[in-house]
Amino acid sequence: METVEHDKRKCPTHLSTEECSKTLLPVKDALDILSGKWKLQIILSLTFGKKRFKQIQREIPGLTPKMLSKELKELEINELASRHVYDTSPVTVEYELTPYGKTLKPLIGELHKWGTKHRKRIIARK
Amino acid sequence: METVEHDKRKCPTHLSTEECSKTLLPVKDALDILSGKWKLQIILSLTFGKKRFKQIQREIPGLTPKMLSKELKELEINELASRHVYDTSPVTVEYELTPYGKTLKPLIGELHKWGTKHRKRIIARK
DNA sequence: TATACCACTTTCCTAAAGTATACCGCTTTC
DNA sequence: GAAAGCGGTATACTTTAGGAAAGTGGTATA
Repeated sequence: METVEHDKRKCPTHLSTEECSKTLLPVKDALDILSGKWKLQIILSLTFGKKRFKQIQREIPGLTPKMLSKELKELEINELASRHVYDTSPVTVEYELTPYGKTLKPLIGELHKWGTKHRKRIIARK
Repeated sequence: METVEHDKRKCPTHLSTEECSKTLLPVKDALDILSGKWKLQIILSLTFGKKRFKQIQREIPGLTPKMLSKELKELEINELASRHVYDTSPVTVEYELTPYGKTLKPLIGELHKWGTKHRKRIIARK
């Protein structure tokens, strides 16, 4: 088939589709964890220590229990946060960042660094 | 009101709501630019040089012209990519990353770094 | 006995993101 | 003169993210 030569002529990229997705997959994995409206706020809240469910909710305005519950489960599945249940009168539940969760800090730092410059730029242009 | 003392007892966080959103806003700005299904793939595609519309579309499987058009416009608005129209027979249009767009590289690098470790971890756990 | 707190879950809903398909005007190639 | 490539737009649809409100089971408090 001539489509093969054709593609070679029209797509002079040195990245094959496989190489490209190989580069992108980890980036997507990282974004899956950080994107969304609440995940980062929750992670940030937990960087300051153990927190209880209602305590996190109180700290983040607008966060509903449904969302908090969902996000915490995802953080748990990804082993970024851990859940500790204490056998008290009505159960006490505490959440905390795992050591692994703390490895996100440099990444969040980069996001913050770039975001800050970008924000300045946007404001300056207006 | 006693609710004030109450809140003080229950929320011993040293971050006020304003401080917190001050930290988060730039991070959100950065994520706005990077999250979504196609933005990063397009940026990555452009890190290897100028590209034409159809060329980008061919390189990224599943990307529809509507989405590509929308995303490129957003990249342009944010001054991360530039559009060059050449006055040829049927117009030729080229897109390229601006120098500013290239400042995203370290950030994407961090995403990639963390994402790679995370991916290994997930696979190891399964 | 009524009210309130804790840690959630359930149901229903809307808005935004993304997909599918067709089309436009223009030009070169078959 | 039909088909195909270019750089898109238009329309209609589905899917996903997220929100609002109520409820659950247990306990403690007034």
